[in-house]
Amino acid sequence: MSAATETTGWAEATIASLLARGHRNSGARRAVVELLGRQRCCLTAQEIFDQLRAGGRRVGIASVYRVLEQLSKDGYVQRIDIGAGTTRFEPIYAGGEHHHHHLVCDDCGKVEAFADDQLERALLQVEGRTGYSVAGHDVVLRGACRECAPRTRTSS
Amino acid sequence: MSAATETTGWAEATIASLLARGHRNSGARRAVVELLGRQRCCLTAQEIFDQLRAGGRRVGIASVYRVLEQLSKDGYVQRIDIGAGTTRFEPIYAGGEHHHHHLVCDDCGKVEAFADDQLERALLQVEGRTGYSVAGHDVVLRGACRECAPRTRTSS
DNA sequence: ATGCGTGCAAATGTTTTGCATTTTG
DNA sequence: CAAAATGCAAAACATTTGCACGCAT
Repeated sequence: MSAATETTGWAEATIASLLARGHRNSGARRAVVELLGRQRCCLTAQEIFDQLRAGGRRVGIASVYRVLEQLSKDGYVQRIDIGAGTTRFEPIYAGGEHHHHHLVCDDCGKVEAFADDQLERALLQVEGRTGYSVAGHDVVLRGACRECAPRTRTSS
Repeated sequence: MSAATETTGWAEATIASLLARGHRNSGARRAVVELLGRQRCCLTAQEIFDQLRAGGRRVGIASVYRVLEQLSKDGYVQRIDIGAGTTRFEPIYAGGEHHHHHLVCDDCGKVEAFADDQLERALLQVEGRTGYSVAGHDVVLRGACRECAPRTRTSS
């Protein structure tokens, strides 16, 4: 409720919410949540799995998917479909803090985050006109990044 | 070249462009292009495959993917990642005609199109600020549609 | 006839499911 | 101790690739 939605705060708040909902506080889930809370941008399930393993934690990739599915369904993480065949995940901060969208380089595959208030306002307005009860939105800009742009080939 | 970018026109123009590029005018590709040209909104590769088969055409799903890959690479169709694990495809009309984005019902899975000029303007502005050479963008609004919204359950 | 484009089948990669076992409350 | 979570392996999907053959040019 406070304005103190720190990078670390998300993981703690999420674990607390899960406990409050009657879930147990055990290994894999906590590990995934804490890892996500430490990240700056979106990760794939495989990346999460690899990092946990690299950190010595013995988890199954199925658990990673199960935790992500649950967190996503309950609104703690957002699924991001950059379009490379794998879904990415990132924390959703309370109060819309750190809300952002993504910029993908078609050439080198790099993913960056960006935020823009005017874009958010435009989205909010459209959302009101749709007739849907809009729960969230996703914006992906695709193109060539600063390094790749100069030598982008147009065809083939 | 004319302003006559009709629903039918896209398929014809696309086939013509392909011929001009030295490609052959043969079975599967033509079938996929014509089917896409007849559709109102985005389709999955599987849906395209099924519809072609249902229409008596003997195509392989690999060809469908190959054609879609080529059309997408050459800028004739757009890949859409709604986020359900499968990519969708739809025609890109010349001159940005019929440019739109998508509205997805989390409950029943329905996908609708919407367009909004102000949103496009906001996107254009952000795109200029990114430092990327932005080639395209994707916006997906997720929520509950008119039929599903009234009985949406908040949790589990 | 030449070779691009195709269909089929097998390979690849991602995500999900079944089940026995461990862990938490 | 009972129920929830987990890890592993297998299954289910989505997409890509290898290859021999057929069809436009």
